[in-house]
Amino acid sequence: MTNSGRKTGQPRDKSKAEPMRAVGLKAIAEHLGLSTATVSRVLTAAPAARSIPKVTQDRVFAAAAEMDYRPNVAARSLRRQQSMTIGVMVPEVSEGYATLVLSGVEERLLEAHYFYFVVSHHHRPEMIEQCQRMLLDRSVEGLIAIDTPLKHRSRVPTVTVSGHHEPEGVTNIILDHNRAAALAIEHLHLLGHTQIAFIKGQEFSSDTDARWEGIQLAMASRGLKIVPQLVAQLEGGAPTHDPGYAATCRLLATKKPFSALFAFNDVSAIGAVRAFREAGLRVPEDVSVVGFDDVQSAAYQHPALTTVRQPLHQMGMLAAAQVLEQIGALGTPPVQQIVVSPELVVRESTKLRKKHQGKGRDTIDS
Amino acid sequence: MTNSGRKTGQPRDKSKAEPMRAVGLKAIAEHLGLSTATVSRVLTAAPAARSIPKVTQDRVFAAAAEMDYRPNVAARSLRRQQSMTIGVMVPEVSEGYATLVLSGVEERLLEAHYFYFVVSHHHRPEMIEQCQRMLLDRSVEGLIAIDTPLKHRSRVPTVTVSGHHEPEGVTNIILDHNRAAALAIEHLHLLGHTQIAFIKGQEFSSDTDARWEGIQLAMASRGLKIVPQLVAQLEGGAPTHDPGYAATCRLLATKKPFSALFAFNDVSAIGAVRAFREAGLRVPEDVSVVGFDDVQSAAYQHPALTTVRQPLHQMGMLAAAQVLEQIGALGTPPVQQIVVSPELVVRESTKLRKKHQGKGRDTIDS
DNA sequence: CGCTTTTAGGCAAACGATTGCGCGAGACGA
DNA sequence: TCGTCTCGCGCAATCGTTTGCCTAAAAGCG
Repeated sequence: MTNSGRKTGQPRDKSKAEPMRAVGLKAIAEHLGLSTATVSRVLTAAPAARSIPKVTQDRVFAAAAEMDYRPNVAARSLRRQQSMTIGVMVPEVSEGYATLVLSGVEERLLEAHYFYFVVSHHHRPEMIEQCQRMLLDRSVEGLIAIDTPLKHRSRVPTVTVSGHHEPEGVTNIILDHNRAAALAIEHLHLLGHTQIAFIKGQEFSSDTDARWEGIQLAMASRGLKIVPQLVAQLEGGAPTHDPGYAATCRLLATKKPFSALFAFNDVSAIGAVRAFREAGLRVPEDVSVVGFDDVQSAAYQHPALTTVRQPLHQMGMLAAAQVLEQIGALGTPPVQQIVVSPELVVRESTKLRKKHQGKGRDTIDS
Repeated sequence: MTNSGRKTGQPRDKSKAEPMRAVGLKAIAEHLGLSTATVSRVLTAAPAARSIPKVTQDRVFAAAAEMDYRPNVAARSLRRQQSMTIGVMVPEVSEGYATLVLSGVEERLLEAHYFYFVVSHHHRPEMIEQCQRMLLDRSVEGLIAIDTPLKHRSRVPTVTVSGHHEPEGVTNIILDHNRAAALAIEHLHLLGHTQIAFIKGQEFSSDTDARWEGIQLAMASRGLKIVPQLVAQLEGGAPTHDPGYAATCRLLATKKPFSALFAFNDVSAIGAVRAFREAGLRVPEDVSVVGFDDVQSAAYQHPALTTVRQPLHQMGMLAAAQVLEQIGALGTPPVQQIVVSPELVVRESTKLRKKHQGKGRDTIDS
């Protein structure tokens, strides 16, 4: 009532009334009869605060709390030359791979009071270049690239998740693909499968080559042959089941017999299962299918998917931990590579090979 | 070869050699014999640049390009009092709902050269409070809350996606739940189903109530009764299929007959399908299942899931567009609500009800 | 020619926090 | 009593941009 200013068009927020700017160091300093320097030193626990008596410090803390002081990040960043932000590059923000890793990254970063920017490049090379630029322009202190091939390193610590052939100086968090392939192949082989088909990853996917090498090694070491016609590659960038479906159709079209399929990832494996079903083949009775990644829904497929689990969340955490390490410490020598282990998760989509014959191609109807 | 400096321990980046700080306005200004003021005005196309002749402007642009000038965001933010960043709150970064929305948000935001911080609160109320704090402390210019109940509004423009009972002043992007429910119920009813079971969302999920009301309305308007025993609620926070599986088991345990299930979302619907299968019931022959959201994998389930599609990506874009609008324009009055329309996607998990009897409970085998 | 504009751009004060340096006063040792 | 030290704190520069105000020359104009 005391204030008669109703001329202002916009009705003020009815809370207390805060016409003034946010409270800054200045405000606290004045309120306490101190200088901003002292207040700053106390609040940031600067070494120079040692010489400031406890009583004064308490007064400062009290005032800061009472006045609800919040430091201005822009000013702090400017002065300290650090943004407390790291940049994350992903192919796309969607279900699956990148997102799982991202959750690990987040968890670890927030602990350290770091925030992160996410940008997605949809596998377009010029975009990934641009993203790197944009993030640096935003003065991130570090970079995490998930399933993203980097051309050059940046001036900030960088770690890739599932990167391959990275420029030197960047740390790479990577799955042990040889072991992963060995696990899957061994599993199938022990079940009696010898004619195994494969779905390779898209060309742009960083894991594709490493995985394929692992497969070749594993097959060779068990004396199994890879039949060229039984190898299809995922095509198309969208992270949907379609490419897996299409690849499987191509596989079936070759008429080459096989009793098991090792897919590049769960998503394509699921597409494959559908293709088999539509071709009149039952999984796992006629053909066994092994996926990769162990995404949430793998366990809830019908049949539940046997798959090679990749500890994506953990990989994200490791990546974040690494950047933080490299940012924070002067001493930390950038590790070249951190290898994590896969784990075979046997569910329902794999089964002993039928004894009588291995073509798995006899039940086609309509 | 000309340079013999191999004493420095760390091999310099072999690019040109950049020992100095990043180039700033100052550097350009000196290089051109101008003042930083002029350079700034030209580069930012400030109104005052009108009086600067084209030749000078070109010199400035050329120099900036050549010297690879990148403005310092911290300094700019400090001065302009804007961060070009908006904050996004999500329950968690994982597959599904929030992520799909997020991708829409990203798309729209990047267009406007805005970046965003993501924080997840895992449905913990004190966390969501804290997240709001943290984001504001980071001086975001706007807030987007996805499936996140907000207690109070903030001092920045805020829009919620699937929020309900939001504090006034925040814009809400919401699905037309009445229509969504009507679509699903109508579909099932036309197929002859009258005994319909439901899985409600978790208590903390913002859509739960609105959806439920929509269901009640739709059922009533068709003269159908909701049987209390045929209503189960999702429990547990993890975004997995388990809660849906568990809820369905509870439903089955009541021994009340039903021929169709309308689940809260696809993820729980998939859990439900598994529960049915384990109970010896076939989907859709014995029981029809309708999901919600239309996540990627819905189409690749076996059977492919009939579901109510929510335009999540678009909702994200709308949310982003709204914040931007409210940030940028002085004139824009904050819209209260934007309603988007659901769409029924009929696939394989729903089917005409069996004629002879509707219990769907005769085929239980061990 | 004298006067008002426009042109062309510089000066310096913000923005808010951090930090090297300094300075007075009391404590303490010789 | 005279340094010397530590305590307790303030001064002021700095981070890099932006922007209100100013000046000085040139141009327009009657």
